[in-house]
Amino acid sequence: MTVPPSPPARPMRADARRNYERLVSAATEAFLENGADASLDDIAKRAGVGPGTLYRHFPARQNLIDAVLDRWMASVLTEAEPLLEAADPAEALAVWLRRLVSHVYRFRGLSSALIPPEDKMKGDSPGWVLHSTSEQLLARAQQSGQIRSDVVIKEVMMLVSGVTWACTSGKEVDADRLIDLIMNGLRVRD
Amino acid sequence: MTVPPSPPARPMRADARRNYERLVSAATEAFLENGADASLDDIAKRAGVGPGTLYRHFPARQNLIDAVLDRWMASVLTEAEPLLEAADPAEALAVWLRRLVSHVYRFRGLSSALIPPEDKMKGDSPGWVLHSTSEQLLARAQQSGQIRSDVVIKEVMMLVSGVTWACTSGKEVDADRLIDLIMNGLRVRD
DNA sequence: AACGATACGGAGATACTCTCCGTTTATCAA
DNA sequence: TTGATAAACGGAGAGTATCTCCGTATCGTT
Repeated sequence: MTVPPSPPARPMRADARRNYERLVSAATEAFLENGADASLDDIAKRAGVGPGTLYRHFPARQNLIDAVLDRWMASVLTEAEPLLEAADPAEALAVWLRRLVSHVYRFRGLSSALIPPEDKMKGDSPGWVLHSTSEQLLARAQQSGQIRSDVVIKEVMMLVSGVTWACTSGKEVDADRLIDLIMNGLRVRD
Repeated sequence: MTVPPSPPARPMRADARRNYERLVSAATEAFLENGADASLDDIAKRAGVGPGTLYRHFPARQNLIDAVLDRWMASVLTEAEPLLEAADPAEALAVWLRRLVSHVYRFRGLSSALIPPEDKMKGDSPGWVLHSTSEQLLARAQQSGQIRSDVVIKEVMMLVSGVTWACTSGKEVDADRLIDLIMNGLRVRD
């Protein structure tokens, strides 16, 4: 028995789409200013919509966070393109990791954005694309013989997300230095 | 002009001390169950005191967190003693770092406990003692020639606190593996 | 036991999250 | 253009947390 295709989703109305965009913009601004626990009422006010509207579009805070992160990830992925062809694959990986840290820590409370998604979430979501892009950069460095072959991207990203978190701890952190130390641990020993 | 010594602090009344102890115990339990953002009203109820009493003893949530962590640090420091005399100083450092991670991540939201205190906070507070103990273990491994001499304890502890944070992210994390990778980055290259 | 100082409990103010219902707006067909 | 319908709206108010403050209780000293 073949499952019939579900009917095409009714498109969002123009006013709803407009409000959705406003909310994502307002949330980006509020998260940058006050971190991921910024008041949702404040975000609704910034967007010029009622609280009910915010919750209708984003039933929980995490949905709003996801929307903001999707935008961010889509933009940061463009920075990976040239690195995928760099002459020094290990250095390209290091540059990429430093880039990720410098972007994510601007959003206090969103360090978990770098934690790899579950395998079941494969698809073309920006989070997954960022994960697989990082994986490509690691694989390339491994194939060049510079990075240990026993390292998997998941653990690298865990370490890196920890660094982004440390950067938001309120203490002064030399993120580049921490990434260097991590990279040193990934390099093949002569 | 010499500043006169301040008069000795009046000792806390018996009932106040009793309530303080109750609050710290209740907070420990609540933080273990629900993380560092457990409801303060719930903690007051658990301790059998009114909300006003909780705030009198602990004006902000961080004060309560500090009290809980002081207790914890005092107990975990006893585990460092034998490590300070271990035959393999690098392995002793690794064991110590793994111990710290396994202890801290039980308190969701308290990963920042491992971030080194500011220099101006030198003293015999447990936080500072933990910091200087870690420094001793690092110095010992450096003197043995196993660990790079350019590494400072602050950056190590930043990395480790990031790992403890990752452990509380809700995703499965092999903390020992991450510590191994970090240690590998600290080791002298042949 | 009396007195003064310390410490108390918890009602209520405040600020947030979240729901829900009457109203408004957008879209489509005639 | 008009009218009908469904989508989407705003925001009052319920619920829950943090935090303050004042009348009352308790402790410690004489």
